[in-house]
Amino acid sequence: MTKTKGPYHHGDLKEALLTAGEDVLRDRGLQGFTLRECARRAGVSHAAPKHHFGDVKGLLTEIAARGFRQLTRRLRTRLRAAGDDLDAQFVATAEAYLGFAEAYPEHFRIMFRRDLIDIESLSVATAARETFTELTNAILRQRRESVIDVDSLDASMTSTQLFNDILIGWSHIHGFAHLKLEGQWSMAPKSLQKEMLTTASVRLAKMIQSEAATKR
Amino acid sequence: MTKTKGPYHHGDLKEALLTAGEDVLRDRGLQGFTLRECARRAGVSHAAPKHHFGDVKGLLTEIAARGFRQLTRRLRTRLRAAGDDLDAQFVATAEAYLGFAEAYPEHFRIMFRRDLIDIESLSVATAARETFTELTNAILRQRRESVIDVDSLDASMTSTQLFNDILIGWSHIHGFAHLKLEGQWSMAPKSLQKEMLTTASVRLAKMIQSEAATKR
DNA sequence: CCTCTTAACTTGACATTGGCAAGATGCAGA
DNA sequence: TCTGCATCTTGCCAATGTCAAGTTAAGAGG
Repeated sequence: MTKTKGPYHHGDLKEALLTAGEDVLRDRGLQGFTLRECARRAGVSHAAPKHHFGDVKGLLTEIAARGFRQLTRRLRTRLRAAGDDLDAQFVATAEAYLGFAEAYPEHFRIMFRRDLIDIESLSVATAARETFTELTNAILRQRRESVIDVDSLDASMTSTQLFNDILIGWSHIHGFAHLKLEGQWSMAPKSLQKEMLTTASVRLAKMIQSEAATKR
Repeated sequence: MTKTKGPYHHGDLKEALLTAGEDVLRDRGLQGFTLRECARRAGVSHAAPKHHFGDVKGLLTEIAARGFRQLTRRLRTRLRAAGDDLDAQFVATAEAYLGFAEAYPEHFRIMFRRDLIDIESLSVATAARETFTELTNAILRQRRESVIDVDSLDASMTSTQLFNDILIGWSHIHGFAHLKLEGQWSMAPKSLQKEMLTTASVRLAKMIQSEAATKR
C-alpha cells in the first residue's frame, strides 16, 4: 500500500490523471468519482491534481472534452462504414451516437452537465463544435447539399431551414440515447429497441430528404 | 443560529424534508444538495432524515417522483389550453415538457439519473408511468385514436406502430428539452429557438398524422 | 560544471459530508 | 397511569475538496 517510490516529478502527470479519471468513471461511476481517488491511481499525493486542473470541475471538464472528441471519431468511423445509401448513413449516425452513450455512459453524462463542467472552456467548446459539425453534415447529406468543416459552422447556422432539420435530427438522436441510457425505455420489448431506432431514424431521414427536395 | 426549541416530534417531518430538499435544489443546485442542509432547513438534526428516507438516494428518489407528478400535471394543463387543433395539441405537449425542464431544471436532472435515484421504486415507477401515459396519449391523438389510461399502457405498447411513433415523439421532445437545458443550442440564434421547436414539432405531428392515415 | 529560479509535487490542516450507533423523548394504546 | 415504540438527537468516524506552506529537482543562464 506504500507508494512505490516513484520519481518526484511524474513526467506526464496531466495525462496520467486524465486516464486515471476515466478509469474511475468507468468502474465507480460519477458518484464514486473523487479527485483523491484519481490521484491515488496516478500514484501521486492527494493535492497533486490542483496544479494541473485547479479543482474537480477542471478535471471533469477535460474528460468531457475527451468524450466529445471520442464521439466525433466514432461518428466519422461509423459513417464511413455505412456506404452511399442516405438512409443507411443517417441510421449509422444515430447508432454511432447511441453506441457512444452506451460504451461511455459516464462520459456522456458529464458532457451534458453544464453544472459539472465548464462548458465555455476552450477545450470543451472546440471539441463540441467538432461534434456538432459532424451532426450538421449528417443533415446536409440528407438534403443532398455539400458538407462543411468546422469553420463554416456559424455561417451555415444562419439558414433556418437547415437549423430546423438539425434540431429535429439531433433532438431525435440525443433524446433516444439519453432516455435509453437512463433506463426510460423499459416498458418497451427489449428485443425491438435497436430495430425501433433504425425504423424511426429512417422515417426522419426520408422526411428530411423529401422536404428538402420539394423546396428545390 | 440555535435551534428554536421546536417540539421533539416534528409532526410532518417527511413532508417538511421534501419541500426543504426542493428548496435546496432550487437555490444550491444538485451539487449543493446535502442531506444535512435539508435537515437544517427543516429545523431538525442532521440524522433525522434517516428514519424517513434511509439515505440521500431515498430522499432524491421521492423528490424525483414529485417531479414526474408535476410534469404530468403540467402536460395535462397545457393540453387543455391548446384547443382542438391537432398540431396545436402536439406543440402544447412539447412546450409543456420544455417548460417543466426550464422551471424545474434540477428536478429534471435527477428524474433522469438512474444512478442518483431508485428508478424501480414504487413512487417513481408509478409517477413515471403516469407521465408516459400522457405522452402516449399525445401520440394517440395525432393518430386519431382514442386515448388510454395508465392501466392500459402495457397493452397499448405491444403495437410496434404506436411505439415507433412514441419513440419519435418522446425522443424529439425530451432531446430538445435536455439539450436546451444543458446549453447545447448556444450556436443558434436565441430569438428563434422557441419558434424553432414549434416548427419542428408541427412537422413531426403532421408526419405522424399522415402516416397513420395511410395505414388506415 | 555550478547556481538558482521556479514549476511540480508533498505534507498537513480544516470544515463539511454521509452514515452508523446509542441515547433521549414523547405519542398512543393498554 | 404505565409502557412500547416510532421519532428524533448526540456523538462519532472515515472520507472528501481545497488551501497554505514546505520540499524537490529540472533546466536555464552563467
